Parts: sequence; C-alpha cells; structure tokens
Amino acid sequence: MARNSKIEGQAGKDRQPAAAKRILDVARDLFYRQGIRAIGVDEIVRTAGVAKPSLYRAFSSKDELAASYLRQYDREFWERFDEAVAAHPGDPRAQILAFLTRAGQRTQAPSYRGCGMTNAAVEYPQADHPARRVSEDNKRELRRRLREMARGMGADDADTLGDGLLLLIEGAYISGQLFGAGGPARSVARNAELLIDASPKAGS
Amino acid sequence: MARNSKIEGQAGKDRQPAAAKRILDVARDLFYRQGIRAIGVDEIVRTAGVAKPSLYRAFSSKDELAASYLRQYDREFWERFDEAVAAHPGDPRAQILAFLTRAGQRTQAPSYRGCGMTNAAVEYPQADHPARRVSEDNKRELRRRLREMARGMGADDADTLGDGLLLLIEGAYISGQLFGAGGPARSVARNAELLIDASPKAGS
DNA sequence: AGCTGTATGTACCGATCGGTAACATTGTCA
DNA sequence: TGACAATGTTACCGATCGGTACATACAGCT
Repeated sequence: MARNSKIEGQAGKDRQPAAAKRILDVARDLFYRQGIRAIGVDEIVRTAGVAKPSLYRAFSSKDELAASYLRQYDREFWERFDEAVAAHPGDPRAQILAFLTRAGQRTQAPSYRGCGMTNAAVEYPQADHPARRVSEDNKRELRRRLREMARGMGADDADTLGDGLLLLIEGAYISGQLFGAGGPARSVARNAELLIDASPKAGS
Repeated sequence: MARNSKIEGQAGKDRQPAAAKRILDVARDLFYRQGIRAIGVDEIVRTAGVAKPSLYRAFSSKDELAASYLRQYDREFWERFDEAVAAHPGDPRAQILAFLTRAGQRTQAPSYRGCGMTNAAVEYPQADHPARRVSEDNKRELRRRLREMARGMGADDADTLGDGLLLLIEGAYISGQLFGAGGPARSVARNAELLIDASPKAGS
C-alpha cells in the first residue's frame, strides 16, 4: 500500500522490485534461525506474502537465494569486524579483542544461532554449492586478516596465533548455539587475550 | 552370500538382527559424510541393500535412526578421549594435549567432515530433536570433563581454561571441514598448549 | 482513451519425502 | 516336520520438495 518510492532514488529506475527485498528479508530470517535445508521455498513465499514465481524471477534457484542471503551476511559480518578495527587504529590486539567481546556478547542472546556461513558450510559439504562458496571465501579472508593482525602484534609465529584466534572464534560460534547463554562462548575474549599474551613475541 | 555366523557368539542369541546393523553402518557413513537432512531413507536402504520395512522394524523413525548413529558416535568419541587419558595417568595437561594432537591429525584427512554431533546440532536447532539431544548431552559432558581437567592442572580459573579448550576443540572440528588439509585445525594442539601454559596457576 | 512493459498472482508439474499395509520367502532350531 | 523369527517384495499413502506455464493487474506514456 502507498507508494514506497519516497526514498531510494528520485530517478525512475527503482532497482530491485519490492517482492525481491521482502523475499530476501524473510529468507534471511528463516534460513538463519532454522537452517537452509529445513526451510522450503513455499514457506518463504508464504511468510513473505508473495507468489512463488516472484521468488524465481529474482533468484534463479533456492540455492542462489541461499547464496544471496549469505552474501548479505558476509557484508554485515565485515561491517562489524571493521567497526572493531576502526575503534582501535594501529592496535590489532585491541581490535580483535573488541571484536571478540562483542561477538561473545552476541552469543549469549536467546536468538543466537551461530554464524550463518559456518552453519551453511556444515549443511552443504559439497565444494561446488553456491552457498558454500560464499562461506569458504569469507572464512579464507577471515583467516588472512587474523594472521595479518597477529603479525601486527609482533608474534613470532603469526600464522599459528592467527589460526588459534580463528579456532576460538569458530568455537564460539558453534558452542554459542550448542550451549546458549552461560556457555563457553562467553569467555572467548578472555581466552583470546590469554592466547595472544602467551604467544612468543620478537621483542621479548 | 555364504554364512556370516562364523564369529559373533555361539549361543543362539544373536542380538540385533543383521539388517539393522547394515542399516546403521550405512546410515553412519552417509549421515556423517553428507549430513542427516541431505540423506533420505530410500537412499539408505538402497545402499544397504535391504528393504525399507527392515529399517522401520529396527528404528521407529528416521530421527531415531539418526539418534542411534549419534549414540554410536558418542561411544567412539569417548573411547578416543579415554584412550588419551589412559596414556598419561595423573597428567591432565598431557592427556588433553595427546587427545588434541590426534584430533588435529584427523582433521587433515581428506574424508574429514567434522564432529558428527556438532554437525547434527547445526542441522537440528530445535531442542527436542532426538539427534540434538544426544549431541547436547555429549557436549555438556565434554565441557564438564575439560573443566575438571583444567582444575587438575591447577588453573586458578579452571572454568575459563576448560571452556577455552572446548572453544579450540569445536573450532578445530569446524575449520577442519571448512579448510581441509592445511587449515587452522592443524595447530589446535599447539594453541591449546600455549593457552594452558598462559593460564594463571595457584602455585606460581 | 489505448498501448506497452513490468510486476505480481493462480494453478499446476513430476519427483521425492518419511512412513506403512499386506503378504511372500527364507533360514534356524526343536 | 513344524514353528518361529527375520527379511524381502510390492504397492501404496499424503505431504512436501523445487520449479514453471500462463493469466492478470497496473503503472507511465502518447
């Protein structure tokens, strides 16, 4: 109802029809909370209040819709990550601890269901699945960034420290959804701190 | 073909009919490699070379078959765990490092697909699902044992150290299947060692 | 008004899902 | 030989799966 073109470009070109956005919003919510395989396209279109062909006009397949969901998830992930980085310029130790403090807090929320990309990779072990591709790319980049930050911290074996931080992060994502509030994910920042300070540095 | 009763008990009582074992063996393999939701009961009975009613005579539902698979997985998990414990009596630090060294090696195998119980928990977020119940029980007990071992190591904050080890373990399971050989899981034992030695102890 | 293009909806497809009923066959032991 | 337990065979169920051909609504433009 009503025209929704008040924002988003005065030019006639309103890219991305309304239905597509509704579908992606709903898919994101259902996929994250219940899993991609657990949700059928019928449930998505029913919840979004749109017709099924609207889904297939905007997305070539359910797998592609899942990949789109994860691409959005990926963007938001890096926003959170870069926010923590920007808060502590030139101090990678403080950067990663800020990120992990926030991440650890999020794992305690009742609605927490882990990392959407990690979960998707578990649901789709096949290397060529569109959803898994997005997840793998994200994790590879995260690993690269963490190793880079470990280098910035002056660690002798930066790759090992960076990988250790990645293990803690993935562990937090998983045990957050396994244990809920009060689970081990709560202490991810503290353990990362211990691990960082325990890693041999050149200047010591 | 041929009689397969040469081993396995001379007494008349051959508990658990042959078909049930075949089904569970096949289900274990397929569920672990491809995921529970990804495998249909038809594929299981076809691969096992049995008739579908044989599955439902031995297991009340697919969910119960999945739970049975995980109960077996759970037993084998604790066998591996207790083996590492038994190898270093009275030395919890060596115990957990032995376990993690082995676990880290397993994550590098091409067929590695993570922890079956962790994966099942991701596939079934609903708390009342039979498969998830088995997984949650296993993880809770693992957490308890790790905290207990951390206490045995003399850590001031044994709960935090135990939880840190759990995060590393879960992280290794997940990144093992995400990155394959050469991934961060390779360094899980080394990082656990650093974390343990970094944790404040009463006697120091 | 009339045309045109875009966005959306109705109704349907074959395949597969988990699960079952009824009955035939086999092998083992007494 | 007869009885019994285990397994196989066949055929089926309703529900849901991902996906599509086709009709309709509605805007802007002339």
